[in-house]
Amino acid sequence: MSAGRNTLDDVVRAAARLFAQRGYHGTSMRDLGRELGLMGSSLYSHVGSKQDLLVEVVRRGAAFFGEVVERAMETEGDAIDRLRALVAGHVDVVVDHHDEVRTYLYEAWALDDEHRRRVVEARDRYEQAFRSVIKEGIAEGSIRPDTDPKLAGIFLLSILNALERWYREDGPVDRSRLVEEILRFSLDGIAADRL
Amino acid sequence: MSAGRNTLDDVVRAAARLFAQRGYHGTSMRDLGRELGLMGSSLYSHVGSKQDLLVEVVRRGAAFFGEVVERAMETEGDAIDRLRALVAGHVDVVVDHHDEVRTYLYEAWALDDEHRRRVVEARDRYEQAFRSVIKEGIAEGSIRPDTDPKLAGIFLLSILNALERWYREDGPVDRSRLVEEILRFSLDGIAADRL
DNA sequence: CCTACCGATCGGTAGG
DNA sequence: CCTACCGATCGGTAGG
Repeated sequence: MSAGRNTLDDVVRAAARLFAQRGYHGTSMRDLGRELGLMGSSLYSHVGSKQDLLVEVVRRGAAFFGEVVERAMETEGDAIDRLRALVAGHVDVVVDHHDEVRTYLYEAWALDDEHRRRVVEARDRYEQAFRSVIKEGIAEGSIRPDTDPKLAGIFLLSILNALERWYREDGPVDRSRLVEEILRFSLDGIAADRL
Repeated sequence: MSAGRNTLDDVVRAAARLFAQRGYHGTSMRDLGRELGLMGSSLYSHVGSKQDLLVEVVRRGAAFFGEVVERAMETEGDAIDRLRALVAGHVDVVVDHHDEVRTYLYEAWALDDEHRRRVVEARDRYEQAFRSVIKEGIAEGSIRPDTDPKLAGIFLLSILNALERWYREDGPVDRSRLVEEILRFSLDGIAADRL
């Protein structure tokens, strides 16, 4: 839509958009060319293959989440503060980089074995961060000692990853309220206090 | 793998398996034929088109969840009992009909407009069931009155829908414990009691 | 970034 | 359920 030639970054962003919308196998190089106003074959002056594009989009998605963990782990305070930083950071990434996140979450299976393996590793590390913060919380007494850190981590991550499917910032819930609602649900649950 | 000719049901089940594994656009009719031990073109004596297969797999997935709501709503007792029935029923469907569920959740976007519209409606009705049980719980005093039924319903459903991605029944957590862990997380949260 | 093209594969049909 | 095939589209290349 803008004037002049497309940069590699334009191509990768458009690929993220289409991969997120119709999936990797549902997107052809000619579709992507149309999106950028050029012939499908012209894309090969920017990129070596369609698979390379998927690799790069997924790499960007993974990198955003990697930064979330880094920043959250540096957060001063107790485990709940770090948990809040993880949740807030995750929400920011999902909202600000929706297409890369969606491709990272749902199209990584279309990668070759080696790249897919790396994605699985990155996800494990990410899950591990949630798990260790929960363990920290148990140790310091802010989280219930009978909590299963693995299950609790998966449940919280399930809520966070699903945001991409329904949350839109122009809706009735703003970002900071969303973060508090997720923390409230996960920390306190929805049951009335049982006396 | 079994002797004799394939039935329509065999074809639909194999389609569910491949659609779940590689996606609708990642599965060719020849792939599906290979899975069943016949030529891709022979599938057209069982089915009118590839799209028809997707429609049928998705329809089955939707039907399983429809039955969960029906049974749960007939459950005697209070709102928490009905919520437990929804969670247990959902877990059963995900475990027992994994491929149909996965296709229903992640490949329905590849349907034509009319069928996709119906899927969106079915999902809305399903979400609505969770929401009304939560409202019931608020009215009867078992669920905290400041709970947002819409958000809480989405959060719980996020946990349930994500099960398909990680839960395997041959792992360390059995079905009934999984149900109790999900209910515990959602109802009580993981925070230590704040005095 | 385009034109002109390649072999492979796609969903699907005709006829048996 | 198979053989033989159809036109369309796929990812990608050569040469400019």
